[in-house]
Amino acid sequence: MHKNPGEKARQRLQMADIARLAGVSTSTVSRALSGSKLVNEETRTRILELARSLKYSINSGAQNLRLKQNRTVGVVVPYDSRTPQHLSDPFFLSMLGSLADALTEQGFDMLLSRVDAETLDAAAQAFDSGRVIGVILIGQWRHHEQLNQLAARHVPIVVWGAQLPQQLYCTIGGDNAAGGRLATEHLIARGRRDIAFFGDTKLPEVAQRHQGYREALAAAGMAAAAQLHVAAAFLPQCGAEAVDELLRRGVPFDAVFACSDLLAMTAINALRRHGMRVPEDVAVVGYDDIELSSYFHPPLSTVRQPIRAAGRALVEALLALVDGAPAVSRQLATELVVRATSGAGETAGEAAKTTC
Amino acid sequence: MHKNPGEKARQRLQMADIARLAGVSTSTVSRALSGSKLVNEETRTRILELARSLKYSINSGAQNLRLKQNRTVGVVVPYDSRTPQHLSDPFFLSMLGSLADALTEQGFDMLLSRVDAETLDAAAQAFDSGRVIGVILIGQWRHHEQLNQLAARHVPIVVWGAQLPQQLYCTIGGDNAAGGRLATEHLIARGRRDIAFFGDTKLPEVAQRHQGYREALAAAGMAAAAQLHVAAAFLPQCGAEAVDELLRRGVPFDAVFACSDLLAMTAINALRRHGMRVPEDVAVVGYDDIELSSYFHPPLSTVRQPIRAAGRALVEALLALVDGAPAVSRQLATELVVRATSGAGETAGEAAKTTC
DNA sequence: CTGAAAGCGCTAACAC
DNA sequence: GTGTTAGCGCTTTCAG
Repeated sequence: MHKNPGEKARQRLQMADIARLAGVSTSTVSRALSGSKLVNEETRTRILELARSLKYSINSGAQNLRLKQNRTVGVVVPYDSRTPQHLSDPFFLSMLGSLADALTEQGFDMLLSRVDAETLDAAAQAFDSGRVIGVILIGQWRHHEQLNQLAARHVPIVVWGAQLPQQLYCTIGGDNAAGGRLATEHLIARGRRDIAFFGDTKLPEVAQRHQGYREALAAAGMAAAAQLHVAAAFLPQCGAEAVDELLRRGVPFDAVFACSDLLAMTAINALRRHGMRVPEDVAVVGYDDIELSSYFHPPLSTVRQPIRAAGRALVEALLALVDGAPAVSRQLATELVVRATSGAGETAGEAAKTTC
Repeated sequence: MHKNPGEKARQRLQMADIARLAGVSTSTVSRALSGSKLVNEETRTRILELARSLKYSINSGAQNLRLKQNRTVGVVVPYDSRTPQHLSDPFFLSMLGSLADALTEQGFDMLLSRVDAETLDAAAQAFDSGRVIGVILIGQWRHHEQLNQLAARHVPIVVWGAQLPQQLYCTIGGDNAAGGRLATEHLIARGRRDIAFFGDTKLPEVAQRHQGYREALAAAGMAAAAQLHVAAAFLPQCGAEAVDELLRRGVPFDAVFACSDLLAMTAINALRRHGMRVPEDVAVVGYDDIELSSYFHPPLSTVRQPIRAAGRALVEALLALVDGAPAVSRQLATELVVRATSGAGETAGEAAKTTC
């Protein structure tokens, strides 16, 4: 089985065939196909016709080799080999969709690979071997150093994540500090005082959200109690465990700011199981605004990350890098979406107007 | 801007450079890198060392051209140009993740493209131009004819969808009839009599689920009332609209079988808004078992599609096709997951045991 | 306007 | 063991 996978067994049509059939040389076919005006109008249409009817398509491998060009971008989603999770995080998956759309818009192909987060070097492999002109990496995690090394090697790479000091690579990310501030200010405005924070600050993005959280508390003359911080990972069930942990500690709390919507949802379920009402007893705000947040019950208040814009910004930044421009990082504005889990706010999911 | 995107501006390392540095010919380097035993042990390690330290990686474009091989598979997610929806359906997105994992496992790269569903021919373009050895298409929709034409042209293609009569192409799909039967039998067993069906039977997969639905009803001595069928599309808000439609018709109903989890969730929200309790007044069963279904409140009863297995099966089928094997379609077993929206059943989302 | 010829980076006979 | 040579399918001078 798969003795020689990928062998081009069937004899494929190539330019020489078209040339023979049209009674011209391959040069002429090449010119005709590339729309050169150096070829007779009549000859060109004849060749074009022939090629179309035979569904001939230029071999892009050969073309790229000859032209030293390439219109493929690598997209890498690292995975953690210790927590053998598959690619399933809804936010990352949406980002993938957004990137696919943005790249298609720009006429680029997308080569998707999963890479062990411990050996991010592998992400550069597609670049080193000339398959892609650069790499977009979704998920910075804690690999700042490795990413810096890639950038130092001049691998064109753009990362979705937080902007860090001494960073050589280019990042595009949501404004995490502002996001954290927004969520916390909102909860404070709703009269909450003991706001728990769910998220692992070892991750740069979470650390910045936590900073925004602290700033908002400070501005309201409150301090961030360490007791109210649970270092929940980005795995769904961790929301429930974080709630258990909080209860175990016996700290009173009347609100939760969770660093992902999934975390928020599982936390809410856990709270309910413990007999607490959301938002009456505990207000909850999530992060990301994944599509399902508006369908959750009660609809989830959350900080929206601009996924659509993110895809476009990532692609734009990468193309600039490839063009030789310096790596300029950007933060995209985040936005608070107030729904039901944080108190008042609209209850019905905002429906689009497309007909069913 | 982007004057020449994808131009290999920087002079890249190539085999000749390694050869010169190692004081041998390119043939020797080529042999060393491919692990040929025709090269001196000592020379080989020297070359390997050199290549590694310089992060040299064989140009796979040139290699593929020369070897007439290729280890890239195209994955196509069609979009409907009339409903300008972006790639966001959670089920398709998960499938993408599953495919990425399966392909990575097999050592294949994945080239992702979005294609207008009206011109599926474009899906073959990556094949015709030799970029991919075959195509996996997620979402059969109503393009049976176009798919048959592709298969007739001998484009190696595997489609996620329903098996249809007179089908030339290979499909892998869930057992939709069984899925429909499972859901409906379950609702009947729960004592429901007026079971609404939400889904557009113009789509083959939905049609088969509807057939299973009718079979289950018939087996219980009941008939499928046309009044209870709403042709809801696979857009989230359609669940709510379907409920409205049902109410407008004034048909009594005590259960809903929705053809996607998203549909089920938005339907449940709509039912609640109309003052109906789920599952007390109306039991609901969804389809797909996307991850969030277990976090929904109440946790959603649904028919699970085996995503993990699906990815592997699609890849396996494609590789077989490429190897010249005949296209043999498969149906994957579906499974009823009873949670809370259909009556009794566990309430807590089944938690994994990974630590947070 | 068109064709012949060289060569993109690599591999595989075929020599030595 | 290793180097020389001839292409893989295409584009592009350079001649006509």
